[in-house]
Amino acid sequence: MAARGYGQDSGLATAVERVGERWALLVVRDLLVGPRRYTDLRRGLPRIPTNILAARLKELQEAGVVRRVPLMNCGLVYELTPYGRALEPVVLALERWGLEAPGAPQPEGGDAVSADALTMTLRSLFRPEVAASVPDADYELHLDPVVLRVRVEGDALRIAQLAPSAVPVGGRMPEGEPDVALALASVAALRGLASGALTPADALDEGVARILRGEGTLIERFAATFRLAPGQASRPSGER
Amino acid sequence: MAARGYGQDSGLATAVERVGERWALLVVRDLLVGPRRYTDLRRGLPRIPTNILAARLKELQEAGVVRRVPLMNCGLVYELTPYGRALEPVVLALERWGLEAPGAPQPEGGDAVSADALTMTLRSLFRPEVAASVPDADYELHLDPVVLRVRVEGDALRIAQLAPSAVPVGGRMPEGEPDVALALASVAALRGLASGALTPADALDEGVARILRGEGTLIERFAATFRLAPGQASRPSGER
DNA sequence: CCGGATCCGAATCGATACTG
DNA sequence: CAGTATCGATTCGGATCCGG
Repeated sequence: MAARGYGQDSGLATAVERVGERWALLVVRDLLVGPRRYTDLRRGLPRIPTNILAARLKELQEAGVVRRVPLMNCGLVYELTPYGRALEPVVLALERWGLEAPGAPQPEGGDAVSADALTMTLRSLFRPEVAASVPDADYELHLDPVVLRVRVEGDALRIAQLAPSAVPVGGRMPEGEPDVALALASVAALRGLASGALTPADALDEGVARILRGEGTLIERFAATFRLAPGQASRPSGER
Repeated sequence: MAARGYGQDSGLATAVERVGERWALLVVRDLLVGPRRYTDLRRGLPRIPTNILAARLKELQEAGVVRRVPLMNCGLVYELTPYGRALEPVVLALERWGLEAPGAPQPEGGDAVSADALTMTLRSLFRPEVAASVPDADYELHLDPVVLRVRVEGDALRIAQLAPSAVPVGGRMPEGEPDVALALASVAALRGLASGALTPADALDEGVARILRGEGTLIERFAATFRLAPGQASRPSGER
């Protein structure tokens, strides 16, 4: 027993012992969007075995990362503790690193997108300095099964999940029409826009991006606001 | 087969598929200090099974993170590719998060410290803004088996490993005497100083820190320069 | 439906031994 | 020095089952 440790007394070894197990950081990522129920987590992580999810949640609780909160009107949710929320810079940095392609763009067939995953991807790409220097904008972003309402106000970012499951996150349901509704064919398209490998014009030409409604030129502003900063994968956590 | 994926098309899922396996980030951390030979990595990670190290190195190469470089005078080293070096913000952020204690200070008995681990811990704690605002300093840091020469010049940090294995990193062997040589009893002491839970004066009183030679008051400057910034675990990668 | 617990085969990990 | 081979101990994945 006790043979599972790394035998190292360092911050990194401690960290990976706490959140390094399979699926753990994916669970944390979804919880960074907001408190979630057991079933919500399963929906967001379709391929996680139920016993593994239960085991991870137990371990994350023991590590002080996650807290189990009973809901007044029946049911319960899991939410991050302050210590767990301190993982946000880690998750955002890993997210950005994963978005950079080393060479071959992997096929990614059959892989789906979840609302929470896309929400955190956008958060990781958000550039407050750029946002502050352009007019406010209100986007509706469609990516296969998920629809997000993405509002950029000053240097702040707010995202609500319209589909699936129309549960508004971080506030009430957004009223009014977005400035533009745009649809991306895949995460690869977002990856391309974010890295600069794909220009908005090319994306529209090739059909990997489409304007559903509204002012189509705003796609340029979108691409400038959500961008992988070259040579600087880590930024101070910024928003929220 | 292919059942090992996370079935998610997001940056985080991609990232953990590439560097999420056991030991992988520890290997990357050691390589962030500099190119290392197979045997060096084994020494720095005493509990890694040799077959696992071989497997990780193979996977990291296929992921484009690590490169195998033959040495002219016999032997070979592993080194990070530019894409692998882009993991530095991730490793530093995880390192900082792991240094924060959630509640109970885990025993950590029998765990050792390696020169590379301590080097990266110091890098993760380094605050360039503080360093730039105080006079330059030249520390010799002893922590059980490892001895580091830590030079702070302006807002830059340079670390050489004096022991074990006296292989200077990132330059030639430092000449001259350090301003102060100080010894810490354990990583827990460094953790305490970095978090502010332990003041330098208390550390000296309790004997978890000792001045071996030189100007003892410099421990204050050391503690100010290598510090876990409260409420801001992520900083732009900064140095180097 | 929600929140898991249980069982089992498959893949991975850990420890040791061995080799070019 | 730089790994490969082997084998038992864990963990993971997939499915099913169960109490509210």
